[in-house]
Amino acid sequence: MKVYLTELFRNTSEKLEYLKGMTPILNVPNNPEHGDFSTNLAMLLTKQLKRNPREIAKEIIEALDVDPNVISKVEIAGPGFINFYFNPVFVTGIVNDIIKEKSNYGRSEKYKGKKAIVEFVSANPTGPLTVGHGRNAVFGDTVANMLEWIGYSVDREYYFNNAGRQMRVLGNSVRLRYMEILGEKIEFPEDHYQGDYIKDIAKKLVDDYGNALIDEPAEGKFKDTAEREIFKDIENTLSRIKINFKNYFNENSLYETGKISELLETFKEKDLSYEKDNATWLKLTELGNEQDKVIVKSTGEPTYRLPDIAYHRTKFERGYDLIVDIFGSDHNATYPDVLAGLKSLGYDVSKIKVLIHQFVTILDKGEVVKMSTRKANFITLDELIDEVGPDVVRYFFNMRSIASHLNFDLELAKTQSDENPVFYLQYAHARISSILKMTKENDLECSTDNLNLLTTLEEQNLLKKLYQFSGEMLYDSENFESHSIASYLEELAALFHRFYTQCRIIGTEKKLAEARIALCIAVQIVIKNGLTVLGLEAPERM
RNA sequence: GCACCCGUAGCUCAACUGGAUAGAGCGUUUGACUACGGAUCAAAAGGUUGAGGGUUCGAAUCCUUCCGGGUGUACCA
Repeated sequence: MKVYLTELFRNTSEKLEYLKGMTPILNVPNNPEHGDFSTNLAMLLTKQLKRNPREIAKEIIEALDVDPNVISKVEIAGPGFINFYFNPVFVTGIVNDIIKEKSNYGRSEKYKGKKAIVEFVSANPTGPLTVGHGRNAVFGDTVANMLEWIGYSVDREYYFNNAGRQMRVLGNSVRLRYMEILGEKIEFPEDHYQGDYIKDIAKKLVDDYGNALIDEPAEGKFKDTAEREIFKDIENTLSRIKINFKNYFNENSLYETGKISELLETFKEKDLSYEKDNATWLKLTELGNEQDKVIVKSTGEPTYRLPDIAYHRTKFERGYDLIVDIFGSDHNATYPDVLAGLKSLGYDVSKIKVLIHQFVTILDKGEVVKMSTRKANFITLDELIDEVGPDVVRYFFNMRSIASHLNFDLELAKTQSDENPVFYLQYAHARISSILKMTKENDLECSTDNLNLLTTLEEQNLLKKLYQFSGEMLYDSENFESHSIASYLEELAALFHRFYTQCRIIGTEKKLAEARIALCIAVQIVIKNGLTVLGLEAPERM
């Protein structure tokens, strides 16, 4: 529908000089009395033309070459909106398209041939994933799905650091628990990892090696085993919510392959860095930033900026057209330095999209639960999945805009999991499966020969909603707004349930019944495609 | 102090990116099948969009000043 209108306006711009180069903004009005599509074009032109908007609207409408088989009515409303009403018979045509394309319906090839990388989760292996990581994980994976849906070839990447202080502390935490199990008296420092999973890893080491590791340093077997076990755990958790990474990128490899020293060298050559107080500084003030930042400390150790810049440099070197980073809001101060560094090297940083999501606040009985991996008072993502199931977890994190803080009430999640909107969507899908089974038993087939019989309000509303799917998916994907897909599907499901209570299939005239079956199938396909992008199951029965 | 995000119905959140009467779910109240799945549908109540000022045909949305919450603000990652 929208495509038709855009085309219509383009053709009209020949007649009206002032329409040249204008692409009208076409909206679906909130109020159905305002038509199926609406544009504010005339109002935007008032200033330029210094004329009454309604007068301009009138002139535009007269110039439009409208096909009555497509559009049944065009009118001027309010201060100067132009409203379009589509011909009900034309609207039914969407069912054909959907049934023809099935699981490909709504895809776009706009970005075909382009390569994208989405980096997300990227939690260091110091403990199990928490509910907080869940939002990052689910959102990142959904973004990747959306990009694939509009044509990108997408790599999912997990960046981690298994060196540094955190990991030494982790190794030592395991070592101490190991000694403890062997009967040594130990002091367990407060800043060490308190979680029970540390004890489990220590126990495994006792089982496998007995007391042979007593003289082993914390950073040897202890750290290595902890890292391996924790990663196994993380991968396992992620796969439960259908997340699988193509790459795990180890920060350490940047040192091993010489990327770090290479980068330092480049900064030096290009005169982008300097030495001061024994440290190496990056000249960011020259790029308009507030202050220069240290990239190598006086101790000779790099700060996080250097490997981060080197890492992102590899993304450019690997030839990605779109580079997406999913971070929690605690990173909001760090990435600008990294971008500035890359920009100074001449990379096109507009290819990088940094998506910052706000934190998840966990509420238990109305109280905010402060979580920390070290203190082990967190709720793991695994526990949450156990409690409510993978689909509810995925849906919950996709329901909200990432810009807003998310309150997660544990009690509510547990007790009301049956009321979660995800079931509403899945129920619509399952219900259609059931209807199709039942109609088959009544010797009714799907037929698209008489779609023009679909004229009731409920049918027309449903059809128009189906028309919006492709555009919705493209827009949401380009703008990384997975929550809008969720809203769209909820609205579609609601329109379907309404249709279903008003319009019977079995017992009505055969031609109409078979057209309605076609409509049901179309709705089912669209729901399934939407659920698939969100990473959810589309069940045949519940 | 400074930077970024947020403040919308009792609660959790939307709002087509500046559009027409600000919408959903939960909760509350009231209805609907001898029915293809009641995990459904229909209806009611619920709002000074944190507050003030500005920009314009038009503001929850943009600008500005406050108020409140979150996250940062290192030669930690």
